[in-house]
Amino acid sequence: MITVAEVIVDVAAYPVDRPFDYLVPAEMTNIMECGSRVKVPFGPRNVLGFVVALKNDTDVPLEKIKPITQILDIEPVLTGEMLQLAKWLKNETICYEIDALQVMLPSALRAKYEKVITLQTDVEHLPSSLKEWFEKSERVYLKQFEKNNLLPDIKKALKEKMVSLENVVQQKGKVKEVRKVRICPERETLTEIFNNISKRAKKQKLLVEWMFNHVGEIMEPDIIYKELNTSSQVLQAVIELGAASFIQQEVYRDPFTKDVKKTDFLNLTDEQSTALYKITDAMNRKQPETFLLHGITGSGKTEVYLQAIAKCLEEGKEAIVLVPEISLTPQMTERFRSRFGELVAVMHSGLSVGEKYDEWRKVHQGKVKVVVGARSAIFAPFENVGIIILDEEHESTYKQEDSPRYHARDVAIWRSNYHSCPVILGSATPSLESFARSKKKVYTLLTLKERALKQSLPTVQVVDMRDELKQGNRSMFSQQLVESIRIRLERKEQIVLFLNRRGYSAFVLCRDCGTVLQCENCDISLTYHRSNEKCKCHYCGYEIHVPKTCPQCQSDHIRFFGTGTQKVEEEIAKLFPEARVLRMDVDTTKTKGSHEQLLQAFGDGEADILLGTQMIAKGLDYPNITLVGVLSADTSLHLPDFRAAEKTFQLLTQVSGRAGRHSKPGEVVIQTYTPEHYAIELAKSQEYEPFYEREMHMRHQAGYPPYYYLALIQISHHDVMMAAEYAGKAADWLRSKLSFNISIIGPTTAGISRLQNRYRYQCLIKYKIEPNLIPTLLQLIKLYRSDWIKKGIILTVDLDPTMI
DNA sequence: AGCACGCCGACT
DNA sequence: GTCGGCGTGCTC
Repeated sequence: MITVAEVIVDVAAYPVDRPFDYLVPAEMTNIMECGSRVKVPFGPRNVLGFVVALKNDTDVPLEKIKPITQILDIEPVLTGEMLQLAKWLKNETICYEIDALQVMLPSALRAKYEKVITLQTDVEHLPSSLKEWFEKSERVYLKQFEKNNLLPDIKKALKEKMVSLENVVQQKGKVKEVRKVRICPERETLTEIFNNISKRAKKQKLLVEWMFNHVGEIMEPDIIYKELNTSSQVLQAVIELGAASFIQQEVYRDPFTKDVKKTDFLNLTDEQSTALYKITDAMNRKQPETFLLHGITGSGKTEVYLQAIAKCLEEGKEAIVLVPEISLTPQMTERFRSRFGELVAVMHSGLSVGEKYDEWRKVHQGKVKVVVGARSAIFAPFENVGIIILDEEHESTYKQEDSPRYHARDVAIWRSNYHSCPVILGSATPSLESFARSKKKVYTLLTLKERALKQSLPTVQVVDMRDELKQGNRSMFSQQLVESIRIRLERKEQIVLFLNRRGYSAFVLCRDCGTVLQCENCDISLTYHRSNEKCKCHYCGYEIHVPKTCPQCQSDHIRFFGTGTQKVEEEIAKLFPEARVLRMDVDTTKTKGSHEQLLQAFGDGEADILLGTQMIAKGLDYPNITLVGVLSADTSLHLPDFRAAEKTFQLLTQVSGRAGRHSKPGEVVIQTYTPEHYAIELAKSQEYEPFYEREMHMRHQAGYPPYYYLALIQISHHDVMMAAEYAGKAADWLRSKLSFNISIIGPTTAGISRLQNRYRYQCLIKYKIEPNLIPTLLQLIKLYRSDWIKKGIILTVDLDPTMI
């Protein structure tokens, strides 16, 4: 009987986006499992692949089928659930199956491909230029020759068959190992050794004697040295006698810097208890149910999560908690670690590749029961999930912007169906989609209307900056805000100033002609980097030195404009010279951990004012903050995005929630040029539902989600005319295939009209129910792949885009 | 995708 | 004559 494995190979391309059959060699049959990574020959090269099925026959002719070269995992890295989920993701988001599989694993498990040159003859026969390279080893990375401009020589040698070229597959990440000492498990052996040690070797005798009390134990050498005040020479000698041995042991890199104190449950309010009861009830009934936990800021959503997780752990199940990347601050993770201790793994982008790998392995090996992480943690390889939580469910970071373009919320609901467990979507300002679904009883709505400590909500004042201007105040601070800041400074209370600014990166502007330095390849302003006096494009990496004169008009009045935070900082210094200000922006939070350090410093009262952009809007919870100032609420309101009002409302509500969370009452001052806008008016009264009704009305009229679904088709080409022409073709094609109640908008130029020298056009499809949509899009993609791709067109499809 | 094979023009 | 340009086609 033969064993054949279906393998998805690590090549992201349409023609190979299907399983390939490989022979499983006899010696591998008993360890081969679905979900393992394997090394396989594919055409002329070696690639990594995932085993997605095993069978005993094949349609592939025997002369074509090749054997698997190697298994890379003893334990499969993907469960059956994940293999199913990958297929679903592939259909749901239109991506390659390999992309769907890779996104579930830490990048350490991805393959690294290297080309290696192997010597095939005696070194002496080589041309002199190559000889030195092969003196130490017969195998040398091709990279080495590339670096030293020896590619022509290698090419020649290859032709003459003096060397050969091979593609090797390596794993990126390594398991970290440390050397430990294992003490001999047999007393008799130790006694014998002890008796044989010469009387002069006192330290050795002492050490072996001590080992009697630690028979069979594994410990770090350093501990032994300290315990017995001895050295490595002594240990070495004893090991040579056989009393112990060195072993390599796997360890986890520890991303947690400090220990946390254990905390206990807090008492729940009636509202919290009711919510918790409904969730645990669903867990008991083993029902896949989605809850929308709508709780105002400070209403104690996290405590509900924590107690629901505790219940889940009691049942012997596991929990997944997602939080937006930006609020994955120590404040948040510590709350979980202090409640569940070593049972928690944390996954976010701040960790190194190795650290992420280790956190993932803790989950994979069943060492932890709770995962707290950003978007991709939704793929935590638990096999018995009892609850899934998405905190701040409205956040756009839950949608991945590149392939596979999945939404963590959809994956969460898929997994909840698989495991028959509840999902909790928590937010003070739910996305319209989710709230609408809760109204239609698709989700179960749980509401927390009061703050857990019964504090009143902060008072919110909206200041019309046009009036300020009329009164001759041209600064960024209204009189109202200046007065409020002055009072806090006197009372020694803390202030958070929030600069809601789009494109908050620094740029370079000519003050004579108004030119802003632009990228050569993209339709984007260059970002100024103070550290090396360079301007960089954040989309393609293009970089230039800051010019002395304007490239347009040669004027030397060229000046860089900061994040805005620097300018605000200067103004504060003028108005309140005594105030201690902490500025938090891309400049001050570049290095690892600086974000945490700044927050810690602020929490410890080392500054009076915290000044920053988006990143300070979340998770900030310090008792002494009593004033929040929003310097300009308008910028996010005027973005060309149908979610602009929703985002502004969410942001304002979010930042307002930072004030007066504890005993001291809070105040919020919002400065704006459009106080009459409903997003700002309703943020002032801090009521979600009136905003929801109003915004739903707008969406209904404009034909946007949640009334309609969206799909975005993007087409790009090096040549403007080609891009425009084919975008038009795509739109016409879709119009001819899809029914009349679907509206297709465009083609129009994309938000960033040129990226990496490609001109970008897009079409927006709005639809209600269209079972034909995905098949039609697949047909379009087929057309594109068979024909358009040759002409240099690139077409992408984003189902349910968040940004347009 | 990435690599081999294959068929045409410009160089030692 | 050969080197190398990129069109075509395949990968178990």
